[in-house]
Order: sequence, then structure tokens, then C-alpha cells
Amino acid sequence: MARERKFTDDELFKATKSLLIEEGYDAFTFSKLASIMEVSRGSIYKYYENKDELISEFLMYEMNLFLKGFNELDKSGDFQTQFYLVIDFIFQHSEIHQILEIINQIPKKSSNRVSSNQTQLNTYHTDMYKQFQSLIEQGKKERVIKSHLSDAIILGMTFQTIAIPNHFGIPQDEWVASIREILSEGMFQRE
Amino acid sequence: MARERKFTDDELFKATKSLLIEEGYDAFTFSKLASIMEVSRGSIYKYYENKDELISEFLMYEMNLFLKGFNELDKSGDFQTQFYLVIDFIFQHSEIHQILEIINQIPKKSSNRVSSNQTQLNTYHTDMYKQFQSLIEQGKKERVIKSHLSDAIILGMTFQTIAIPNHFGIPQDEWVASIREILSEGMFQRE
DNA sequence: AGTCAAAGTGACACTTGTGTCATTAATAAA
DNA sequence: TTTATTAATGACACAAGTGTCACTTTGACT
Repeated sequence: MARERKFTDDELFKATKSLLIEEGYDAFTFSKLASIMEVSRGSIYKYYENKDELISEFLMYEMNLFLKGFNELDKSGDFQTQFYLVIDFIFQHSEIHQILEIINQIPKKSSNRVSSNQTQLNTYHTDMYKQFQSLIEQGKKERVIKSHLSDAIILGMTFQTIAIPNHFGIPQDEWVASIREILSEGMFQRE
Repeated sequence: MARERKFTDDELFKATKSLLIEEGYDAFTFSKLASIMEVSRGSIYKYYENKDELISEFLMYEMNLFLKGFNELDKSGDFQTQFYLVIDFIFQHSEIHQILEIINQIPKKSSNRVSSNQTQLNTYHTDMYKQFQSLIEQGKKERVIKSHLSDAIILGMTFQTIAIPNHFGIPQDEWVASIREILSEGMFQRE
């Protein structure tokens, strides 16, 4: 028994995502967002107290989606199969790298709602890393991964590869295959 | 026959560097810089028209320093020796990754001085990559590097490793050694 | 047709950063 | 000591973002 909404949360998150990814956290403003949505700036304040609140809610939404997919990956194969599945998955969701970086750009002095989201986001982050870490452990048990390499470096290196800029526009298939190969076997020829 | 300056360009660049690396391009302001230097904001405008001009000059200064060191690396050894030298060098100058990113954050619509600096910076960037690329070619000729991997991916992957966050504070030596090993031989055990 | 709760708007006051410039301060040279 | 010259300052006007709120609009339900 009220007026119809001009936009849904999903539409808002979609615009938020493109604006955040194109311009970054600092250049993200309610003015720009409102203009994309073709809505007045004031109306967004009806639903989110400020930029940090909106962004932290958006990040929760994105992380949930990502983790849902991550958790649904087939856990039945041997290490190598699972490892390759994970790599393919993270490359299909390469925005996750930027998302994770934005989490740390939200100032800590924010409202309660934001703080609690930040805590939750860090938990998600850690959980994801823990899951990946247990995959690494499996790899070490199966004697596929070298045991003298620390989990931290394997994890860091794997996730960092998402952000390598593909300046020359090498096709995604070749790109991912090469990265997978280098991570596994290195760039040096075997003698 | 005039008043003494309260600060040198070197001091300004030093403060610029820490401010840029701690807070990033967007949060960098003349107010903050002036407060670090304990000088009025107006006095900085005596030497630099605006933030973009100062930052682009600073980047030129940093890139020159970096490239000077890069060029002075011993070119006499075989591929592997040189490759390891380069990796050690870029890890000793790990800020270079952030520096390179900041280059692309300066808006394109700026003044002539800035535009010409941008052009020059991109030239430097390309030159550095070209040099590294010729090292890769050498590696391929010496049959150390797999020939089916594109130069772009080897270059990208190598430079990207600088930015892997060392969350767990693994000692630098072990860190660099592990990365070098993974790049060369991969993380998988040889059978 | 009338009601009214929620949605949307735009003007207002405030904050932070920018760039300028008239004024003041320091100091080497005359 | 005076002077010429450059360094530094802080006040001013302007631009862009923020958060608020009284007011208007819409449309489902009487």
C-alpha cells in the first residue's frame, strides 16, 4: 500500500559493482551512482546511511555469492583435479581480487553496521583461505606439492596470478593454461 | 641574494613517496604533504602547479633511479644468473609495483608538462619491459625457458610476484627464494 | 474519489580540497 | 644599513562531496 520502488537492491549492487571496479573506492560517490541509476542522490540515503554502509553490504553480497560457488566445487577428485578446478573458478571470478582489496579500503572508524560487516568479511576471507589451505595440505600429503614450500606462499602466489594484467590480450584459455602450468611445473624446461 | 629555502626537492620527493605509498594517489593532498613537511600549503605551489605535476615529476625521478640500477645489473652471466639477479633486484625495489600503478592513475586531461611526463614514463616502462623481454629471449635460446610460453605471461607473472602480500611475515630471504623456485620449477614435486 | 504510507526529490548547510595572490619575512650584495 | 630578490604565508573564492529534511509524488486499498 505504498509507492513503487524505482530500483531494487540488485540493480543498486550491479551499478555499485561496475562503478567500484571502474573507478575504485575513492572515486566512488553517491552522485555518480545516482546518476547511473537515474535517480536522485537523496533516494539512496533512504536505504543506506552512507557510502561505507552501501559498499560493505555490497561486498557481503558479492563474497557470499563467490563463497557459495567456491564451496560447491567438486571435492571428490584427487589433488590435482581439485587444484585445477579452483584455478579455473577463480579466473572465472577475477573481480574477486579487487573485491578483496576494497575490503581493506573501508575506513575502520565507521558505524557499527559497517564494523560488523568488516569483521564478517574478514572471517569469510580467512575461511576461504583456510579451505584453500586444506587443499594445499592434501597436495602435500599426496606428494604432489613440494613440502618445503610454505602454505602462505603457495596461497599468495596462486591468488595473485588473477591480477596479472593481460596487456597483450592473450586469449583467456591460453592465459589460464599457461599460468596453471607455470604454477605447477615452472617456466624452466626440464632437462 | 635571496631567502633560504625551507625544503629541497629531495625532501619533497621523500615525503611524497611515503604519502603516496601509504595512502595512494587519491588520498594524496597538498594539505597532507605540507603538514608532513611542516610548511604552508601555498609554498608548494611555488614549485609545482598542482598534485599531478608534482607526482609526475616524482615518478620520473623514481623511475630514473630504478632504471639506472636495472641497467647497471651485470649482463655477463648466463640466462639463469641474470634472471636471478633481476628477481633479487626487483624485490629489493618492491615499491616499483605501486609506482607503476600510480602512473596510470594520473588523469589524461592534465597540463602539457604532465602529459609529456606521462609519455616519457610510458616509454621508460616499455623500455624496461623490452629489456626484460630480451632476457627472456636469451632464456629461450639457451633452452632454459620453455619456448611455448608467451613472453607476456612470463613477464607479467614475474613482475606480479612483487605484489604478493606477505601476510604471515615470512623472512624476505625465504620468501624470494620460494618465489624464484616456483617461477622456475613450479610448486609440484618432480616424480 | 479519497486516504495515507512509503518513495523520491532538491535545496540547504557543512566539510574538504584547490589554486591564487597580496602581504610579510629573510638574506646576500651593494 | 639599505636594497633587491626570492621564499613563505594565510586569507579568499571556488568546486565537489556529504548528510538532512520538509515537501511532493505515487498507487494500493478503502
